[in-house]
Amino acid sequence: MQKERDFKKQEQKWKEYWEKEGVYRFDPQKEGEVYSIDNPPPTISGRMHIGHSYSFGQQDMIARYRRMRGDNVFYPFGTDDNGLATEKLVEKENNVRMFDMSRSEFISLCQDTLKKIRPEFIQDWKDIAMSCDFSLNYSTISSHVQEMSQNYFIDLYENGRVYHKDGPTIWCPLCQTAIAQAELEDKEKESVFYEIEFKTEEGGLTIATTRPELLPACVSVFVHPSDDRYKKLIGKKATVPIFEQQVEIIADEEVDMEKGTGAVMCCTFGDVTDIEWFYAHKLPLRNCLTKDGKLNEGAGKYEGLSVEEARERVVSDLDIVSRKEIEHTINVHERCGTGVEIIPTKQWFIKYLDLREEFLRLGEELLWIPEHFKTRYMNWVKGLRWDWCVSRQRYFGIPFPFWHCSGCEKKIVAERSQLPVDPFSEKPPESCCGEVLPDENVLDTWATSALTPQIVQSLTEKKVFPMSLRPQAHDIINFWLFYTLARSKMHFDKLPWERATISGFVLDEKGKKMSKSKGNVVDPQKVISNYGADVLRYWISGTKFGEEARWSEKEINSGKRTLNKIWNAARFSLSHLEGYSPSERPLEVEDKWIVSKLNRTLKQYKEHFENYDYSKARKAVDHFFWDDFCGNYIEMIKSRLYDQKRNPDSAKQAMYDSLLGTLKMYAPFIPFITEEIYHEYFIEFEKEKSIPLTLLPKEGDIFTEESLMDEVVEVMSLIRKYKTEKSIPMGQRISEIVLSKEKEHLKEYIEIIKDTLRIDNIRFTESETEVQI
RNA sequence: GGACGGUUAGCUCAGCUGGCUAGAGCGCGUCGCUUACAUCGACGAGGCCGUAGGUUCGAGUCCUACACCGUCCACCA
Repeated sequence: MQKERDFKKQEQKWKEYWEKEGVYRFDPQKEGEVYSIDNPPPTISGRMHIGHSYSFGQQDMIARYRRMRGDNVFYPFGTDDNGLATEKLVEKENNVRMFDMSRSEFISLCQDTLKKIRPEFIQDWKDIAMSCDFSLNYSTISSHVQEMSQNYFIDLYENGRVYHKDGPTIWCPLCQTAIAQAELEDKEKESVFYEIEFKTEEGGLTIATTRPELLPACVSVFVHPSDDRYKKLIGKKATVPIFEQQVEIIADEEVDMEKGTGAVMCCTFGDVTDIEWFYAHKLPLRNCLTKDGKLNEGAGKYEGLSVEEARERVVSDLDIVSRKEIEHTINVHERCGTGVEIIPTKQWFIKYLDLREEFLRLGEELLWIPEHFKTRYMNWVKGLRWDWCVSRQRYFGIPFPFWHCSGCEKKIVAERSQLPVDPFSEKPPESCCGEVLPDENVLDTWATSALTPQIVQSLTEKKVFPMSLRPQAHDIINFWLFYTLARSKMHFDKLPWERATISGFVLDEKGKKMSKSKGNVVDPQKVISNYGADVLRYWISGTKFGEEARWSEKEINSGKRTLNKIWNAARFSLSHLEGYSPSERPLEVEDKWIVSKLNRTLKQYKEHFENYDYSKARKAVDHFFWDDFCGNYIEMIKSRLYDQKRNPDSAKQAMYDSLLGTLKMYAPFIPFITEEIYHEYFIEFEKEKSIPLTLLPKEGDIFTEESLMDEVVEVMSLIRKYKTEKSIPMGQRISEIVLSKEKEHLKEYIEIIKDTLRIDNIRFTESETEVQI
């Protein structure tokens, strides 16, 4: 038996063992209720960060618990490896730019790069002891998934849920692609608020704007209908300075009279309000921007300038009425931080705004943990204003299975048997009046990752859909959770899962968000190599779903201490259990007491886990193990074990049950050390090749004399206190203790107290003093 | 502007449907190397439970305002 614990060696050993033995392999034949987990496929865009280890660790504890309660756990593992995030990584890794390469070149570079980094990427998840079946593996760019994604998209197309339309699109000029509403982020930016005068028949009209370079795209001026300053101008024309176009002055309630001058120009398109006005007032379209964020021919002499340059030039060419420095928030693309523009382009949309009520109903039906995240989902759905723009003007993604006829603009859909199809390299199934050209777009990655329940269902014969659980972090409720639910509604008219658990974020020691630029990032890889994955997981198990966790080196330490305690308690127990075979036997009172405590703990533990409160479950075990078992019980039985008196086998049996129960209850949290100890002794009697494959013990009855023994424990604590107060070392023998007569009902347990605390004699007295020598 | 969460010992948090003389761990102080463990053990100090009202025999616990912190959504001309 080893004395010292080398966690690095041990963790390595068990990772290999689990893999070799297929411990976490899904067995469709296994009995037990199927518990299927829609495990988030992490985006290959770097290595696993601490937030990943946190949320994946949390869900893994649930998975491990479900397995040990007897469920047949279906727990696949996928990677999301297409789309912008992966493209950015490939650009960085290879020091290239996508737009400098041909489409096919870039795609094969992506494939090659992924091949190289994917195994190492997945290894991070194995290192935190995710108990997934890694052979149930999928990649969202694999041809199998491409085929599925295209198939489901064609389904939507055939059901009239897909349209291809020209219209204002949220556009990232850096990534040069359309993006969805959900991909926007706010950013504070310094800016200048300019007041510019337009000419009208009635004289000057001053408008206020932060974007004077958009003057060439100005199509109207808006004022509030009840604004006395401008009432007389409503319906009249105004002339845009420099560009000289005549635009109508229109009234609209949306205008804020307090802001700027109370008159605002509408450009197609400056912002979301402009789009609303564009549709509501049937305004003309006058685009002045190109796809890479420069001014186009519509901007006359400013053509070719970037937005910033043009702004400067326009401002110097104008008579500015006034300027004011302001801070305001702009919408940026969350992937790159670039300010977005709205430009008219042709895009693919999935029509779903009409299903909002249904999405709300399903959101209500889903079980949320914690519950309050439902509200966030509901608010998001209520606030939806755009259909889902699913086309991206990028290379590395799943192509749209379509061609377009240059003559009549007819869309030609790929045959199902052709899928997966890349319209660039394959022929369309039919010809048309004009040249038939491939659709150049790729699908939004969320359109594919929204199909993970279907993807993982395709990996097994066993019915796993609708799934039991969707675990994920709160930042993608509006993306992944919502989109998956939306697709499930559209394709199957039902919820994709029964329940969703939502994880919070990990903050730094000061409670701030971690970010590379702030340099306050904690690497899970480092934590694992310093302390081991068990310690990391122990820390993770200290907070609940939905809660933010503040990183703390001190808290990490308490995990270290707990593991050490477990290790040492096992050293003691196993040294006495050597040669002992468990069996049913009548127990002594203190042995019944600890088993009773164990049963109580098991009951609480299961209740907490059934409520998805793993952290309370863990605390229940902590209390049992540290206080009841180590603090009291082991001390109580030492003399019996060392001196072979008063039925030591009874003590061994209780110790067997307590330690094994403890290990099993700890196993979902700290799989390595529990496995190590299990293999040292218990495996011989438990038979299962790995502790995660064993079942949690059934909790037995609460011992009727438990509370009397609790009193005995209290008396011992009083005697310890007395010794402390008198500065008597704990190990020193005491010849006599005198207890108050009130404790006389405990006298049949007096031997336990005497043996545990090394007291020669205990007698009772009428006096009020509870303890005296 | 709307919504959601949080505010309890120096720190991190427990306190369910109201009964608490308010708990735990860490940290702190004193003592102790007692044959599993000093990564330990024993004992102790430390809180008017964000503020102000209200309901109640009784309120961290329920209600109403407000404040501060965090997050999401909207606005952002």
